[in-house]
Amino acid sequence: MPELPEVETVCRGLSGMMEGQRITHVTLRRPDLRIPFPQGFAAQVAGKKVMAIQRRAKYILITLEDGIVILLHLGMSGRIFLRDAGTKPQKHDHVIFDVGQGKEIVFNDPRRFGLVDLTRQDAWQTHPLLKNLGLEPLENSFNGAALYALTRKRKTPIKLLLMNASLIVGVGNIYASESLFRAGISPLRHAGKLTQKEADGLVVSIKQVLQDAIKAGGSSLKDFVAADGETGYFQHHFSVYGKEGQPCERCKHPIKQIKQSGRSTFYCPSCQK
DNA sequence: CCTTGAACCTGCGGGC
DNA sequence: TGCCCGCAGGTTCAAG
Repeated sequence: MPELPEVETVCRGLSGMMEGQRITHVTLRRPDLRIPFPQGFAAQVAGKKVMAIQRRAKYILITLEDGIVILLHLGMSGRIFLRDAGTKPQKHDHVIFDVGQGKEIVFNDPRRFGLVDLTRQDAWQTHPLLKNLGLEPLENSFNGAALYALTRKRKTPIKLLLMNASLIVGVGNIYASESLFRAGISPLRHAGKLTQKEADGLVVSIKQVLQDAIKAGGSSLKDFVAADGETGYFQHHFSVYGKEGQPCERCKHPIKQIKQSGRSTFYCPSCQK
């Protein structure tokens, strides 16, 4: 489920319900996800107050009162949601945070590509999984000049460059296709062949596509609190993703599906050049 | 350095 | 109905 907009939505939901609250108890229902849970995880977290919740790339960082930071990643299939404390655990409920007021926050992840780790407030940026991350697409440092510079001398298809997290974070398989459609650029174009003007337009498209999706998720934030844990992701409108064979909304030409580095790409061969 | 492909794991839908 | 295959929103690692 999670691309950047979903992670952002989850972060906002968590902020609203956890900041200032105390994590009274933690239950780990298996020893690991993508990596082992840290030694003494429950002991380092239980009883502490949540000071802040923020996002870096698709990682969620939960800062506790003593400077310990919980690092969460949802992988491909992870979900976080709130429910009544003591609810019978469901399949793939791996971590349960008791947050008082009769509520618990659940991390459920069928495929277990997600992860949970610990770091410190003054050291998270040098955490092995975070230290090589690229630009945040919604920040001002990600602009036309920056993208243009990143693309120089690179032969890789622009879609793959957008998804390279050591250059730009948070643009996953769905929004890479959607952004390129909005910008009118073929996913197959060699990155190094983009003009400055195209880079400018692509940056605008990426920001718009992500912001629109966040807005859609934000409007269903109430659902985050609901028991089903859905965030409105599937209700969001896509122009090309998953639309193979359907008429392009701009020119009616059929949307095409191809594979790039093993991942599906969708685009309109007529209006994306 | 850059690029590609496999790997991690479960669930679902399609075809036979 | 059941089995096998391919596919799925992410990321890391090894190999070329």
